[in-house]
Amino acid sequence: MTTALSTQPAFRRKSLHEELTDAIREQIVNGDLAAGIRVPEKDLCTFYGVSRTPLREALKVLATEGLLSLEPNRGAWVSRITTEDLDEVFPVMGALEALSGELACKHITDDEIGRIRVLHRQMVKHYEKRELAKYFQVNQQIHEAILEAARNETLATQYRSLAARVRRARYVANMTQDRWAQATDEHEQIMECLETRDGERLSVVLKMHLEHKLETVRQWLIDNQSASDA
Amino acid sequence: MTTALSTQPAFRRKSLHEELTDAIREQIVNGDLAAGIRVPEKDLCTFYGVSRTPLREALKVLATEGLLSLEPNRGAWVSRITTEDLDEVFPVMGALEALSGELACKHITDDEIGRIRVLHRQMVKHYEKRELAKYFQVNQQIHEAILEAARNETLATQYRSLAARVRRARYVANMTQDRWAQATDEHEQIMECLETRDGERLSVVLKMHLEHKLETVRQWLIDNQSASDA
DNA sequence: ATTATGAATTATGAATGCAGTTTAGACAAA
DNA sequence: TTTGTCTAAACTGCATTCATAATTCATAAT
Repeated sequence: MTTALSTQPAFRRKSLHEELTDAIREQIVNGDLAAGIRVPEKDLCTFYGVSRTPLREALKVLATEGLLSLEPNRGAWVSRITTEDLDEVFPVMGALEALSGELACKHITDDEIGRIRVLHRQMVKHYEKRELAKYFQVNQQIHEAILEAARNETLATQYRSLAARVRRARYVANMTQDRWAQATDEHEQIMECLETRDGERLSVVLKMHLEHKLETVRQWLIDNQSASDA
Repeated sequence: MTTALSTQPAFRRKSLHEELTDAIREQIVNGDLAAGIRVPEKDLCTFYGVSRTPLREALKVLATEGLLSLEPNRGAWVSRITTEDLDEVFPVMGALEALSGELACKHITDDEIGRIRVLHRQMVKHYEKRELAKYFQVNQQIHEAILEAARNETLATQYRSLAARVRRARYVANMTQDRWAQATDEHEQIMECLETRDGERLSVVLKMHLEHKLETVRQWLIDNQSASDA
């Protein structure tokens, strides 16, 4: 059997449990569902207007992604992020991001570099105007573009999964001026590496970039936790 | 409230879907459920003597782990491994294993090194007697021990998930004598790195070790696929 | 007041049932 | 032989129902 068409269906309708998974994931990552709170099935069912069966399937998936924790007969919680978690997750993200830089330099097209350069300029403008939210958004797009240029879906999936787990800590909210300047400078270096396709250096820069980010997030978490304890 | 007993339950009964997830994962990784075949819910239900509800929850989890692929209204398939998959997965595993080596050297105790040394000697004996299955088993124990010494559950989870996906290609089954000798030699180097706690070198050695493994697996897959096509 | 006990309530775990979709097979037409 | 159409069977998606475990709250005891 030979055919010109791929065996993989181009479009497939999403089923309910899949949509639920995406929706709840979004709620968790956005902080609509705060870390640590209980998530009774019934509440989510009435909120989304669905029965428990597809919802439970979604919960199981989110638990394997690490966003929820499930205890038998006791229900679901939104996973808490501790500094210990961060210290675990960031090194792994660092390794993955370093690899993404290395691979990106191998595969990236001039066109893609151009588009990232455009994003980079936007980001710098947002930095100069001190538009934090917009800065953060473009920042994420840049990292996403590099990840795409790496041409490795497995890598991208793993990275995104970890990123979702820590994104809930809205570290940008309290970036100091110094840290912000440093981050922007690091992004300048990232840009240089891409343009010269220096994968080795890029992986080092990205890893360092992430290490610095860890420090910011850590600080945010410490401040935030002691605040919520009080 | 003070009590002599821990608040954390020492044993928590696994729920059915959890047991199912583990059991089916095992079946897939072992090859009992061959790559590419359809997995009708009903068949698994009668096999395990359970209803569809917990089974479906298990399938959703295994799909997010990448062992199954689900298509709406069309059921579940055991994911096929292609050479393209391998070329994606192995670099990611390489990055993670390199990190595990680096971290292991930071945290490993003398005691742990001793135990790995014992495993290593066993492995070499199996090599000398050409006991492939036993060699493979101890080999895995060594890599698992290094992963544990890294003291990073996130890293371990991610790595194991990827390892499960490729383990189905029973690459050892056709390791050439040359390749086998090389692998054993590389393990000698791994041992040295651990004993001198040379994390930098260990990460390089592990990465290379894995790259060589990729070649073996690739070859096995090519041979095996063309055989199954005929 | 504090702690312990037990029934009532509530939540989760799992099985069943029904609706909608896909697949397989029979048969007809090109 | 190949292609298209139709019908029956099989399968999946989801809601509902039943069973069981956990939690709450009222009550009693210290």
